[in-house]
Amino acid sequence: MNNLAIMPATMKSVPVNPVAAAPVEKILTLCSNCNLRDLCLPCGLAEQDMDRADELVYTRRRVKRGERLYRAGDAFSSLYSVRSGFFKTVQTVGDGRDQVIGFHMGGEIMGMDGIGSEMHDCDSISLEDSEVCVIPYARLEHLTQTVHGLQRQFHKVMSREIAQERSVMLLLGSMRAEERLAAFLLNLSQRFLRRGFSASEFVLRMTREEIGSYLGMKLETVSRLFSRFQEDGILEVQQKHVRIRDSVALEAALKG
Amino acid sequence: MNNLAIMPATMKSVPVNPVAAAPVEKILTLCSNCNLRDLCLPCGLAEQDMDRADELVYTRRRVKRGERLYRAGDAFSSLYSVRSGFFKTVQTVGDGRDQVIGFHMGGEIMGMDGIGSEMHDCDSISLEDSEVCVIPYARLEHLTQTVHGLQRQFHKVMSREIAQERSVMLLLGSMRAEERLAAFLLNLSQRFLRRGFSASEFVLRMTREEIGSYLGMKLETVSRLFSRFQEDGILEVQQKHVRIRDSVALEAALKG
DNA sequence: CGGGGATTTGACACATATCAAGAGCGGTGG
DNA sequence: CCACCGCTCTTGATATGTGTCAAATCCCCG
Repeated sequence: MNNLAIMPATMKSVPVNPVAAAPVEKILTLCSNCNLRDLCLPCGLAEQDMDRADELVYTRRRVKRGERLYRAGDAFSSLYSVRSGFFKTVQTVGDGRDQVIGFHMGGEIMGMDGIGSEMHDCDSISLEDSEVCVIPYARLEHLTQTVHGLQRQFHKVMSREIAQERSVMLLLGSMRAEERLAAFLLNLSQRFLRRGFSASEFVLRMTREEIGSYLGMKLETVSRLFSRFQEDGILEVQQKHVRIRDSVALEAALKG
Repeated sequence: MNNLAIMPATMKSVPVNPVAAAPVEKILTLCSNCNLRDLCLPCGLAEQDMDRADELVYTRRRVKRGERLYRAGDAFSSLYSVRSGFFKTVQTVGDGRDQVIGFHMGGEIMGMDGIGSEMHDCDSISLEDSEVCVIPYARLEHLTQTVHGLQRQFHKVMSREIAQERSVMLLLGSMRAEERLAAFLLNLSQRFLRRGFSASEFVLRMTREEIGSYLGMKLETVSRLFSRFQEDGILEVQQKHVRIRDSVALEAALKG
């Protein structure tokens, strides 16, 4: 993939007004032109709204594996949409205790937690070399004032984030370890599917420890469960490579 | 303790249809005139924006103890702000398994999970005779187009909901039962304080089972922990009445 | 090709769930 | 006004799922 993050020098002086942007450079960050547009913020916009949405993103940013996109305490100024790669977000509390609260792949928006307090309250760390679209929040606020469809879409994205986190609360509060892992794998599987990848065979970007942190269990428990699922013929696991052999049984495991 | 829920009798005759409301009645639903305005959606609005915000709410709705304000699957049309009383929201999954995912008191907004899917995905049930302000979402969307401060404020409210749920994920995923209950009580305490009630002495509106459901533990565990906190001189507990005798120790219990 | 983190697996400990019984409290009706 | 009924809460005994500690192996990255 082309390196979109390294902006040509000319871009540095891009005027706020998009109309003035040099066509050749600008086309690279057009939402209307992006293969993720139906998964991302502009999803479902009418054509004329989509054109306006092209004003959202002027820069992309590359984040090397292990690098932080932002960290807790950073001033909030932008949302980020995953353009390529894979991220985790980690919530930290005073004592050493911290927890993975989400994994994020193409088209998913990160940073919405920062709007309320005007600073980020978690770290976002890439799990592989990645690239994000930078969505300046001030610009988004401004655009949503006139682009009604975009406003509605943004509200939906935030609302879905709330609903998604509730389903994780449910998982953490009322499922056993085995059910949690099954739910996690099925969720990943569906997200890969929506992105045109195999739903039954994929590579985990995160470690057992990160999975455990997200699911509220220890890495040893995660490992044992992978082994058990494998013994039961539900999965084929080789390190980070996972193949779902019996998705019906996996769904049954989820239901307890 | 005074009971917020006892509203003047005149409130009972507020008509359902906003257009038909006589001015005398209308003044009763003005946000600018509400004692909860600094806790609720209009919090922090400039004066001229506050005047516009008065267009948000035309109706209130009374919800008797045990009644549902809305239920999972209902079409989404409005957000609700708690005017008086106390609610729980309950997420339900296919099998009988369900879980309390929040408790809501004066000034707090419910229903934001419904925007994304255009239907509610949890039940909202009042735990005592309550009243809510009905905020039609279409009206909110319309108003935020022109009232910039309100748009920003609404985004903040949604963002804080996300942040709040993350802190619950942290609680469920990485705290022991004792720490969870301590965190829960301290959170309640602070919310009561902000509303002008005592931070150290209050009446729980929910059962042990509901607390347990929210905190991801069984009611017996909740009960045992209350007893232990009492033995340790941290709390005084008599059924639903709780007095915090040693808030330092309670905070210490939270930190593990 | 070497080294260090990641993973697996086993033995054991412990926190919390489960099952069970009884007490307390509030609301209802006689 | 009192007695009863049902729900909530408390407490005990026991079961069990998951955590903890430890050691060996794997394998990826430099």
